[in-house]
Amino acid sequence: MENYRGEGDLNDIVRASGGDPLSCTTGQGSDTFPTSSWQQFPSESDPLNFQSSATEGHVLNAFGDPFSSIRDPLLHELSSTYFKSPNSAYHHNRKINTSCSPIVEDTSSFPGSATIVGQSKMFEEDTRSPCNIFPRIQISPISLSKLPVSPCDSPIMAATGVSPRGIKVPAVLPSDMISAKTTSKSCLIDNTGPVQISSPRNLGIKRRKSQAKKVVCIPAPASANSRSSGEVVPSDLWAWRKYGQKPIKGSPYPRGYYRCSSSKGCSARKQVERSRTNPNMLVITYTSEHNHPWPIQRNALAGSTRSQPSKTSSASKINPNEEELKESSNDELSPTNAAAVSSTASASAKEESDDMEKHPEPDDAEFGDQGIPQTYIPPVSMPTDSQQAEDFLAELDEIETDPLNLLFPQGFSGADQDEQKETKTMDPFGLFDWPGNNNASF
DNA sequence: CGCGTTTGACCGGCGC
DNA sequence: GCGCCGGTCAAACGCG
Repeated sequence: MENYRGEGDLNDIVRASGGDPLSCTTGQGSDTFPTSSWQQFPSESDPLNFQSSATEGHVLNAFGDPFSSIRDPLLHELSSTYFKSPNSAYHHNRKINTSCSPIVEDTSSFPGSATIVGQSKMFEEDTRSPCNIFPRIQISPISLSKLPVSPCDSPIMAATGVSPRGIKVPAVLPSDMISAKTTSKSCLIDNTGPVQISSPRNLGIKRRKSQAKKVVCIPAPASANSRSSGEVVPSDLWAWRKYGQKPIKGSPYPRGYYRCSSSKGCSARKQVERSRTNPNMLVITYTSEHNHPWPIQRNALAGSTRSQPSKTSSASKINPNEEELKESSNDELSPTNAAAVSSTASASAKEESDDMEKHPEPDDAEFGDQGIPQTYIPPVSMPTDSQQAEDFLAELDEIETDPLNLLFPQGFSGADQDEQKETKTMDPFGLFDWPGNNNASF
């Protein structure tokens, strides 16, 4: 286990496969991530090496819901927060800002922001966009069974290994993230076992063993937004309440424990920690599902974490839309930014759950046969022209929709396949009610 | 006053 | 069986 922790720890996720995994890390010593560094998502050989290459083939996805695909609520969270759309009806009062507010200058190019786009396009966008703080987030829903090696090194994702001891499984990183093909893996995680989440001290926790666990790796927000403790926590649509923090052995960075405060009784939790190897990367592990729709208003229960009060203090009086826009312009990504983010951000998420096996994710379909990494990387960039739009839709088609169910058992995912092509279906709450979505602009 | 954060203690699982 | 470690609880405190 120790090995697992030490080497295979989530922190390692960021580790670049070849030696220095995250290249993303690199050059960037700064808080912000240069677009270039995140733009590229991992090529087969080196997922971590964003700087280099990969301009094609892989579809990036915006920072989405870790549990599900792009449509996933989390996605929305991210989308909303990081990728806010001007039109979005969704707004929240959350004062928390992630530090990184990428500033996207070019808003025009992304109509739909959080949508999926061809990767190449994304890169284009990336390069253009100035702010790439949350560059690409990759979500990789992967079934555990498919993940052979732990991606400790993968910058993007991590394995479920998040909980050290509990998880015998595997770290499941998408092979690509892990660079399955890659060689470097200093840390191998045993993924042969069933997924186990460390057992909590109470029953409630035990139930979680069978629950899905997702790990998302995203660039850490700029320190500016960091909390007093120095910890940076990206905001999302859900309200999270911190209930604990613990130093993690082998990591200089503490891990924060958050539970959903958007709704009482919601068992959703997340763990946030910085990557040991790549301080610029934030590893977020989501555990359990939200048992409620995401809040229309972020602080419905007053919950969001408080941070950077001054920034949004004045916003509260602004009408929702304006407020949101304001936030977007300030701390969070505007739709445009969102697009930028999606294009630039690279994050990967992985989900661990029994369900995964039962419901094969698209990754197989999309990548398995192609020899491409199995990591599911939803495409996320905004199409700039009709052709791209078509491609985009085509890709959407391939995206799995079921994951949404994970988050919304109550049911959102229900959109039928045909409709899924419409972004609208993907946005039950109108989060993506952006210009591009409703119109057949793409 | 309500909510969130902080922080130390406690509990349970796992490895040795 | 023991110790280590992660995850959670809960009291104290701060902020708006």
